[in-house]
Formats: sequence, C-alpha cells, structure tokens
Amino acid sequence: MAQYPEQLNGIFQALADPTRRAVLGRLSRGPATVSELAKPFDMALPSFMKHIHFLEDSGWIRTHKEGRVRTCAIEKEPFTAVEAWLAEQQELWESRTDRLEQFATEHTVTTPAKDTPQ
Amino acid sequence: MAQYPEQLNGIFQALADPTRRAVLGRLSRGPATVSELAKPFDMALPSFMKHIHFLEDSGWIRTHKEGRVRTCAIEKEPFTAVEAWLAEQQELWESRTDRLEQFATEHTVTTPAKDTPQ
DNA sequence: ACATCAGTTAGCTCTTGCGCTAACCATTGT
DNA sequence: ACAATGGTTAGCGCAAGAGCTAACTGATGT
Repeated sequence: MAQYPEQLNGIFQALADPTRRAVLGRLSRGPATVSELAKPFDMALPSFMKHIHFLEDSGWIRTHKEGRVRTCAIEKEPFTAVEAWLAEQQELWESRTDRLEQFATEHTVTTPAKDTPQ
Repeated sequence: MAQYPEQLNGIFQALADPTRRAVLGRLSRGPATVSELAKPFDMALPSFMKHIHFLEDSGWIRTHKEGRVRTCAIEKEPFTAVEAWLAEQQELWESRTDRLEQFATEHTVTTPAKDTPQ
C-alpha cells in the first residue's frame, strides 16, 4: 500500500512545475503527441522535451514512438500514490483531533457552560 | 476555488523532499519545537532549519517563537489545495471516459451486436 | 531525390536546492 | 555571573533544474 518514498520525490517534484502540471491537465483529456503538447508553450522544443522526460521518468506519463511521432498518455498510478499519501496524513490528523476531542470532553465535565467565551 | 498556480509550485516542491514529508508527518500528530523535530534526522541544525523555512514559506506550517524556542504547527490549506488539484484532474479524466463511453454507445446503435469483435 | 516535419543530441548558461562549518545571539537554568 | 540550551546568520560547495542555441537523425510528403 505505502510505496517506496523515493518515488514520491519524483512524483511531487514533477508537480512543482506549472508547465508539467499543464501537460498533465491536457493529457487527462486524452493522449497527445509531443508537438501538440508543446504548441501552447512559448518554449524551445528541447526545453519542453525535458519536461516530457521528467514526467516519464517520474511515472506520470507513458510514451511511445511510432514513425517520427511520439505519443504521450497519462498514467494513473502516481495519482493514487499522491492520494495515498494524503490519506495517510489525514489519518494522523484525525487520530490527533480524536485525542483533542477526548481531552476536550474530559474537561467539559468540569466546565460550567460549553458556549461561554473568554 | 482554484488558487494561484504559483502557490502550487511551492506546495508540491515542499513535498518533493523526504525530510519535509517526514516533518509534516510528525506535525500531523500535533505541534512540536524545532529541536524535537530535528532530533530524528542526521543533519546539521542550519540545514534542517532550511526545511522548516521552506515549509513555512510554502504555507505548510506556521511557527512562532516564545523565548528561545520555536514551535511549529501544521496548516491545512495546502492540503486542501492539493486535493483540489487532484479533483480537478479527476474531473477531466472522468469527462474523458464519459466521451469514450458516449462514443462507444453511439457506435453500438449502428453495429449489429454489441459484443461482436472486429 | 529533396524538402519538410518531428524529435533528438550536445553543450552552454544561470539559478536554486540541499548539505556543511564556524561563529554568533539570546534566553534559561545554576 | 556563567554555562548551557535553542536557534540564527553568514558563507561555502556541489548537484540538479530549467531555459537557450546549433546542429543532427530519421520518417513523411511531393
């Protein structure tokens, strides 16, 4: 369930760049070729390709070349990895507020009113 | 609902480092001082402090100093920001599979049987 | 055959990230 | 008053990130 933490490094790092997030946004709608993906960005192709490679290396996309054209498609695993990490934190947080609530109710017994300020 | 994308840069970048993720994990259980947080890590204090600052600058934590001791507490906003981004992608993905299903059913009308291959 | 189109390779900048040490406050405890 | 504790500041080094240009390969269209 929990995966190798080093993979999370790349997964999150990939999301830290707006160009890459935009590419993922585009690919969520369906596969596309590199030049289709690159068109909206005011950036030299080699620079853009680095982002593509980063996304591929970090597992966010899968690509394959047919003839001279490379097609990219999004991958769902990193998605679920992020959700898993989020859920993990949520859990810790929950168990903490549980403890706080427990603490609070324990004290409610001794306090006169529950809506009194100050 | 959608927030300034530049903020997401820092938010995700912060998660790209295992030390910082661990700190957040610890803080999910409740507030802690810098030296408490630093203890588990084999790292010079100034190096560790950079992570603390990064987390603070990116909005993941809030800190305040009392006397000579600085206490850190986790912040929930970045959390929901990440969830929002995730949900946004999910939506695109969904509407895509909707379109695919629609495409499939449109063709089911004109095809003789719905389970026929080729 | 040739030109064009899609991507690739190589190599260069500049900035940022992430670690370190050494020296320095400033509060707290004796 | 002094020592110890908890952070902070300054500055250094190395690796990686993010962009560029120039030149090249290899498939496709005419």
